[in-house]
Amino acid sequence: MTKRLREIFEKLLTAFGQRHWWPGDSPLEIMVGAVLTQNTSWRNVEKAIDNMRAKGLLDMDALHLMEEDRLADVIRPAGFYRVKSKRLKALITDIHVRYGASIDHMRQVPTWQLREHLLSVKGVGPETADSILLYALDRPVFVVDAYTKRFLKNHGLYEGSDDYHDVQKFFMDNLPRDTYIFNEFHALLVCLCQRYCKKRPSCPACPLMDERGCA
DNA sequence: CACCAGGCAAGTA
DNA sequence: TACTTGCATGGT
Repeated sequence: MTKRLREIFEKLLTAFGQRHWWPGDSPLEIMVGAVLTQNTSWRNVEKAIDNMRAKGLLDMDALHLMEEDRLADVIRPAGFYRVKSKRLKALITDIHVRYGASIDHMRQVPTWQLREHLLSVKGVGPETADSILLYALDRPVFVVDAYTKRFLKNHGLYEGSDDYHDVQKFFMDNLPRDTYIFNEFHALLVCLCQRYCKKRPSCPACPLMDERGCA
C-alpha cells in the first residue's frame, strides 16, 4: 500500500501541481482559519478573515484584547459565529498563557506536547489541532478531514475504521514522515474531492483513472 | 425548496 | 461506548 499511495501522490501532483497550502500570510492567520473553517466552506471563511484583517485583528495582542461579542460580529460570515468567537478567544488565551503569546515560543515545544496543548483548548479537536501543527507550525502530522475519508471510501483503499486516528495512522504509516509530503498530499486530496469525488469516484476525467480503473 | 460546507462539544440512552 | 443535537451563514 505504501507504493500505491506514493503513486497516487505523484499522479495528483502531476495533474494539479503544487497547491501552496494553507492559504494565509502568517501562522496566526492559519490558526484563525483552521477554527473558522470548522464545518464551513472556505469561501465564507475568507470573508470573515478579510473582515478581521481590515480591523487589524490578525494580530495576537489585538485578538487577545478584543471582546468576544464584538469579535463574533466581525466573523459573522463564517457562520457559527458565537461559538467560533469563543473558540478563537480560548485558543488565543491559551497561547498567551502557555507561550507568552509568542509563536516562536510555540516552535520550541515538541510536536506531541503541542498537540496535547491544542487539544486541551475547548473548540480545538483533532482536525483543527493537526491543521495548525502541519500548516502553521510545519510539523509532520497528517491532517484527516471529510475529504480524506471520502477519498479512501470511494477508492476502496482502506478497510479499517473511519476513526480519526486510525485513518491518520494509515497515512502516516504508509508515507514518509515528511512535512512537505503531508502538506501537499492533504491539499491535493481536497483539490481532487472538490472536483471529482463529490459522491462517487471515477469520473472519466479523474486523474486517478487509468486503464486498470480508478485508483 | 433542500442540502452542503476543510468540526466540535455536550447531552442522552 | 455510541449516537444525536446545537451551532448559523451563504452558495448551489
